[in-house]
Amino acid sequence: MKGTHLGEFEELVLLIIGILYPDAYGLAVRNEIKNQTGRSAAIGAVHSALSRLEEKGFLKSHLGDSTSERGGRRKKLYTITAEGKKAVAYNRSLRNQLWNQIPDLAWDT
Amino acid sequence: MKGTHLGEFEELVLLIIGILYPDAYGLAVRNEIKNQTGRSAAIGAVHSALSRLEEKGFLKSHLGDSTSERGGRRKKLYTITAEGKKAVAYNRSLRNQLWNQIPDLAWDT
DNA sequence: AGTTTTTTCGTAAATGTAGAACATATTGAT
DNA sequence: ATCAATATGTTCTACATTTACGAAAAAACT
Repeated sequence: MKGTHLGEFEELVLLIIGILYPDAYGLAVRNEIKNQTGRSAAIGAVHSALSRLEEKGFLKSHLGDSTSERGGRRKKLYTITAEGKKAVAYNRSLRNQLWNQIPDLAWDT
Repeated sequence: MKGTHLGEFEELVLLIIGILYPDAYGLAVRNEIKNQTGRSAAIGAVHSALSRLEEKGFLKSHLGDSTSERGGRRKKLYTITAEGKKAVAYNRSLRNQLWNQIPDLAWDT
């Protein structure tokens, strides 16, 4: 299913990137996931999701300024593409649609 | 992450089970996925998701009547458990919450 | 050079995909 | 009645993709 669907974690990362705009990069994403959900994602997991999302065309990236005051490597900043927006919106509307078709009885088990 | 999260396909199957209540079983799930999303899932894919969801405690199953009118093996009917309901509801509210925090600018890329 | 910050890389486990093989029930022929 | 043929569903097996973890490498500052 390569590139055809948005995995569970990928979708979460995509939403977080939106929230963090325009300062979204690996570590910040990890921290925001922790803040928003309490979930402790490994940094490697975050970066592999970011890479896959970029490959799929849902994100694009550029390097941050090198003239900052702190030490350390340059940040790789991510933003959502039109494709990414479309994918997130589709998932959202599909789930709402499905949710609304579930009869109340289905929950009474 | 065993059992801790609901995969993308697993969540879809869980919602479909709700819609199909009380006649949800493997083949019906496959057909309904096709109807609702246009997605062609293999029957094996559906059953493996169902098994995992039952292992995780999100679904429970029982065998249908043997006195059916057509030939064929008995259906294994699935319903959502309280745990399953909780998981679906959590995912839904979390995503809405995240979605609402995304600034409009984030889409303007 | 030493320290800090961030990404890249390698490996393992969980989830997703696919369809053939197997099982079970009805139907129809003999 | 019994047996093959047919219809309906689930299990089994194999492999691809996604998720998880953390050590190592890279790049920027002092």
